[in-house]
Amino acid sequence: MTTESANPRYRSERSHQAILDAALKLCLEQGFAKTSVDAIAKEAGVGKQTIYRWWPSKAAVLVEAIDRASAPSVDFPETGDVLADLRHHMVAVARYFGTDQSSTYREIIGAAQSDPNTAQAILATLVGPRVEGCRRRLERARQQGEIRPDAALDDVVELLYAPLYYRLLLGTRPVTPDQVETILDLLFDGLRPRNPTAPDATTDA
Amino acid sequence: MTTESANPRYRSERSHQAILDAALKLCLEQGFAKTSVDAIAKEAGVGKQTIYRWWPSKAAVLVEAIDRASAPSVDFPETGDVLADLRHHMVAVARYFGTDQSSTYREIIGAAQSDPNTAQAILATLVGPRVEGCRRRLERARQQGEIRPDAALDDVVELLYAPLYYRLLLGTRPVTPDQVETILDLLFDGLRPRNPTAPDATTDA
Amino acid sequence: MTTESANPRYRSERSHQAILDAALKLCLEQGFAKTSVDAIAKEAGVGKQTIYRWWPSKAAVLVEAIDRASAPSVDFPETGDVLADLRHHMVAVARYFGTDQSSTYREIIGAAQSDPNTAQAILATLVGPRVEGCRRRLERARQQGEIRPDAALDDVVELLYAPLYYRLLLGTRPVTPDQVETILDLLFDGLRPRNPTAPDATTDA
Amino acid sequence: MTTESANPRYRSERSHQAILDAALKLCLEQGFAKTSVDAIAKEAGVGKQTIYRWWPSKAAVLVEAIDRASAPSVDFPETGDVLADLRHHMVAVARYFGTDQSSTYREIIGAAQSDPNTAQAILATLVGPRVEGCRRRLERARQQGEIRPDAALDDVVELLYAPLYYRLLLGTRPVTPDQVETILDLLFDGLRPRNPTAPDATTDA
DNA sequence: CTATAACCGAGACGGTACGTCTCGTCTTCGG
DNA sequence: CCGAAGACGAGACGTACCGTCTCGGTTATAG
Repeated sequence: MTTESANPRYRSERSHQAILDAALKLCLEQGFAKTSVDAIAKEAGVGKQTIYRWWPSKAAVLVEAIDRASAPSVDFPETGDVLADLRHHMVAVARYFGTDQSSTYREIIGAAQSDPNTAQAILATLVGPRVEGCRRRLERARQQGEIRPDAALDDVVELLYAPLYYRLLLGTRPVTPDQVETILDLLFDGLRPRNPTAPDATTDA
Repeated sequence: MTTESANPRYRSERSHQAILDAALKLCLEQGFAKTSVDAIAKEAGVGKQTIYRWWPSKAAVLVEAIDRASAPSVDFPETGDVLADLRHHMVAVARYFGTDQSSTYREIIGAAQSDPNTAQAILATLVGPRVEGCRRRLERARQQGEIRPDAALDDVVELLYAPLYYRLLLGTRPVTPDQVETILDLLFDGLRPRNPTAPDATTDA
Repeated sequence: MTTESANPRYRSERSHQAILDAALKLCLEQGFAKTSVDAIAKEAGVGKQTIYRWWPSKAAVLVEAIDRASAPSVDFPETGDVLADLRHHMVAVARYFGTDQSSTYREIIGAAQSDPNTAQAILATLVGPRVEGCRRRLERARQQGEIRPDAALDDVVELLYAPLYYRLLLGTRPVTPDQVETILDLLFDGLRPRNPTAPDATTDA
Repeated sequence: MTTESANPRYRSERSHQAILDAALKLCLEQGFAKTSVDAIAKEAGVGKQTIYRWWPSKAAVLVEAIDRASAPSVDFPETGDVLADLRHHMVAVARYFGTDQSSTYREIIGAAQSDPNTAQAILATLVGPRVEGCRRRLERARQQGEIRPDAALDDVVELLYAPLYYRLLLGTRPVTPDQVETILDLLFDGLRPRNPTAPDATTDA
């Protein structure tokens, strides 16, 4: 795993799993902030040092735990219809963001604001692979003329997922699958008034 | 102020200001996480209890301090050209997000992930008024046919600002004024291939 | 009163009494140590400043309150029989030391160990007058040949009352009227074996 | 030690000693009341928690520290002359009570007035053993006919030491070796007028 | 088949910050 | 213009965690 810092020559797999499980469980029950390393160690039936041996911080433990729990969602579908594929993946993300478990993810991102190492771990382990999957799918879409050829793909990825993170992290509204429709609609069709009516319309059509 | 929790039957204005100043200063110097309430009190020449009397937490102090420091930026310009007005305001935000000072804002949003009260304060005091200003500007733009009449304005606001927050909070790339151009371009013109000069359009359709 | 520090020109007698009453009541209920000046002020329906205006400390308030409550016990009886008079007075003291109320007295003496002003107030207000009364009674007893003419009276007073304070302050055993008998017996008759039996007796007699 | 509250599975002996030393030193310099637990920890180069782990209060630390410093004085001499032995031990106590260091002892006894646990610790650790030594010496004296056979020894011990504590705690006069002479003289010979040269005795009887 | 090196649990350690409490002074305002 | 109410600067309190260190005891490869 990316967040490990030592060579796991003698590492006890039993302890390893127990720690990840305990960490997730406690965070779900009482939140990340109120979950101390001592508590995780106690819950996992493990010495505190065993945690510090393999992870640099509480947050790193949870990055790995979340990664393990959500690993399958990395894959990006490919049906030939980019809109459908994006919708499929984004709805999955939106559903997760609407879950109780997402608050652990939320809190880790929060912690990362004051801890560059955690920020780095989140980016590399959780965000990176998914962004990359999306980017690759968009690349193929661009090759097939489904989207503007001049679009900078990294920016497009941002525009797609940023609104989900915005709601998650600012707590303005709950994240729902509906939001995905709105995003895709606005982003694909643009914000300008549509053809029918005005003179522009004729040029456009 | 929105973040105060008690009825200020009489409070020392001198202490009030000193606390806000000290909090901002220390956060700039050493970060929000490493700034203790004791340190703020010491720096402000104030008893710790005086801070706890008027604010529920360190974060609440900084919400008010940031609000006071950035109050002028609430206003939304109105030139008649919605794209120009949005660009103007968003560039200002992007510039701020690129500043050293933004890391205090970043960290407070981080802290809010584990503290609903802080989240609420940020929303009500810092985000709310600005979002509302933007929404009103968009409303006028819609009335004047500058944007799609069916656009849900809250969603549009999200799409505009979310990418800035995304970079700020996930730390993928620095926030720059350039990003604003990209956002406005993609969002206004849409992601679909453009039709203008015939041939592609036909191929596409 | 000896413990007052200001000229009571405008002093409100109602507040004065209310403070003493409140102080005694709270100390009885929860002990001197847990009784704060704020609490006394609240209980007495008085501003905190009013307490500090007339007394230098919480302890000073209670010295006066206890003095007021126990003032009558200053007088020393005079029946002509010094042993009876001492017994009478000492039994009264012993009874008081066995009371719930004595723990307030106990705690004030405790506080005085770290506060010379309080020590001084206790001595001058509470202990002094009673010791003086006892000393005068002993003086008359000495004149009438009831006690050794060479006895240093201050030392005798000490020997009489010290054992009561010893039990009160060290908490070895409860103070009871019985103790008074023991003290008087041992002190008046001395510790040496009594005449009847041995050869010593003849020398002695 | 009697004042410890936890099972020392393993405790740092270095820290243990450093804490006792620091506590004694600071109390000597600035008094028990003005000596905070933080200050002791700082002075000892120790975490505050380490103090709270092994002692229930600041006072308990000092009970142990004083005990350690004065442990040798527990033994009671035995020369065959009870008066000489008592004088020897009591003079030692009186000298200690006249020392600067005694004010720490004074203040702890003061603190014990509001804290039963401390009172208990003082009794068990400091007072108890010495009282018991004295009692045993008196017991032997009684067997050898040096003192009245009907004397209740606990009461005699009280009468001997109480006057020293009386002066120490009420601060009436300083405790000096002279006081010991007075106590022994009055207590052994009694307060009644002496009969030696006949006439008075008859008058008296 | 040791032995030796790294693991493991438990938890004490030096620290830092927390949020609360009380102190004794200072400020405001109503009667 | 006094007094109730309570805000103020100050600082100790006892608790919670942090991340490191110190224990014995238990694997589990390497000789």
